[in-house]
Amino acid sequence: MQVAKKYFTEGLIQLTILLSLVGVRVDIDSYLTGYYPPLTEINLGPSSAYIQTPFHVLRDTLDGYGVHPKCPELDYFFASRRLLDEVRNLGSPRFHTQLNAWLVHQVSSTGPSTSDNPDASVGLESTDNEPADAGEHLLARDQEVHCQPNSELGQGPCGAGAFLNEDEVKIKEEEEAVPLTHLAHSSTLEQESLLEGITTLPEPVLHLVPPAADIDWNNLLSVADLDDLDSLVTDRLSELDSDISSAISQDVSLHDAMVTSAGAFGPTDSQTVSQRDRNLLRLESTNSSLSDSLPGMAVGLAALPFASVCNLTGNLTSQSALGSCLDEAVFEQINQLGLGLEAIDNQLNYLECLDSRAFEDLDSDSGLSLESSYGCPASPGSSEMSSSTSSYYEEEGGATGYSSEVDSKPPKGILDHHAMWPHVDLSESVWHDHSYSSPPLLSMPPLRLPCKTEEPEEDGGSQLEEQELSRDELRARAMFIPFSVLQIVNMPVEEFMEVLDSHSFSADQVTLLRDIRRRGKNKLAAQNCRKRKLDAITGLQEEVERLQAQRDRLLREKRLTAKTMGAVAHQFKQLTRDVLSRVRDASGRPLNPERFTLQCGANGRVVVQPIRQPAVATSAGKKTDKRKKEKKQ
DNA sequence: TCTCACTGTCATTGG
DNA sequence: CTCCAATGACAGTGA
Repeated sequence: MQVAKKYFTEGLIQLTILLSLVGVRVDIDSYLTGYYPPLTEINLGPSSAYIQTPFHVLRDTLDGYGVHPKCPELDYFFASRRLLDEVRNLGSPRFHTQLNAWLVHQVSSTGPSTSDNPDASVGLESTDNEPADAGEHLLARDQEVHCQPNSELGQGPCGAGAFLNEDEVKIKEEEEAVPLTHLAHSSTLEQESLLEGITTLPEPVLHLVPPAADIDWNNLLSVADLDDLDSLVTDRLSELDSDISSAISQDVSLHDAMVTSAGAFGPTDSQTVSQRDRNLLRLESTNSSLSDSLPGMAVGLAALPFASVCNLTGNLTSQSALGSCLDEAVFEQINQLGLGLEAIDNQLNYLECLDSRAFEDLDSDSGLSLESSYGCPASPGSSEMSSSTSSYYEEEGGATGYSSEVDSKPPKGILDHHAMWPHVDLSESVWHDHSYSSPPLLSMPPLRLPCKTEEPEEDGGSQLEEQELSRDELRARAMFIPFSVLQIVNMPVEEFMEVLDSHSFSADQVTLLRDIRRRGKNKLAAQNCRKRKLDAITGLQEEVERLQAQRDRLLREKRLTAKTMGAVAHQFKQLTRDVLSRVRDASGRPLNPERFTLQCGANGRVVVQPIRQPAVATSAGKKTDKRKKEKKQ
């Protein structure tokens, strides 16, 4: 199967390359539509509720249910789909799609890649320096390249974002392209890490790029297998001379918009774009945090910087591999953003400068307050929240209002305490995490109370945990309950009662514990109930289809039987006429076939019988009359 | 802005 | 009476 898929993929790639060489657009899906999240989301994301709880794990494995779509068993499936979409995206006669094809080819030869593959980090590390060197070639002219091989860059999924944070502070007027190079490199690195087989990439794509910013396109496109695209790309550039905003305002995917704009400015627009790029770069550094949290801004703030980044990428590398890797890697950053909230914290200042509405949107998101804005006095939302007596208990909408006493009457300490959780609520706002804690919380220490001295740049592991805190988890921590939600929910009743008795909890704490347990149990029950309902619906639909098929089959049989019966009756009638024509009555005349018929007896004898008149008469008198008439005849 | 799917939560019921 | 599972209903959220 693996070999077959490999050859099939290679065949698709070759066919797609041929089609794109002649300018045939095979199939371009929307990037977001065709994008499948990295597998880490399956395990770490908020949408993995079905596999977070032991309940579903046991149910899916013990009760014979099929594998849930979000289960890790489908990792390979998603990877395959991802590769297939890569192939689909090759259809555009764009330069970088050729490289995509090449990358997919490499992947296909090395097996499916998953984002959580440990080799991905290796790929990051191994390729960390190589593109930086290429960037030096690209930008060596009067530009200070500070491509320090930052170890942090390749450590986390959001390494690119963190890297940008550091860079945007260092941006100088004459160094505008440098951070973009970093971005391109980081994106490339991430792309490479995702595609896993990047370590085997041959050199020409990056190393054939001339060191000057005004790259000769012919030289760039002198890659052996891309010569034919030379004229095609130049034509494409002239065609795509449109404004970036139009590319976004139109109904195109971000992917296409980026590429379009990348070609729009061309290599000669670097000067005019440079000033805008600087701003857009800052936007880009923050959009990764906004794109998930601010749906409304996803297009306005996210698409624009992406496109601009691709512009410079196209300017500097002439839509080389960096451009192809960048667009996808940026989206990877978006999806993996939640894994690195330090970037959010570092960029909150930019956020509040960009648009105060962003905070309002965030505040309304998920019904959770944006405690992160507490750390930003300049934010109007933060000032309101900090000045008012509102707590996240009051502001969190969640589902229906809570009847919990804790919600309506939080202890005094909580009001001060919840301000210690700036990132947590932001992450919930970003992810709309209705779920309870994920498996890592199972092994979480019972109580790890926060302290106000915690800095945003704490280790990513604790932030990961904090991101996945549910509201009940927050309440439990706020009430100093030394148990996680999962522990509270999953412990036996006896143990739970013992805990209530032995820990001398206050009334509020006991109420909260019982509420948490009740909600957790009910949440699982609701999930189970919905699953059963869906199964029932599916079963009924299948039964309906089965019965419809059976009905159709029976109707066909009925029609066939009727047809056969008609044919047999016709043959019998002809045979009867033939026989009767040969039979003579007492007077020597042939029998009338309309009045007589043949009757086959059980013993094989054939008897000539007069036909009974159809009116199997209701009255005996009529019968007798007819019989008399027949006798007369 | 509306619709829809998903999800969490509450209230209720029955075992 | 309490606990628990199941389920309908409701509301929030994001696509």
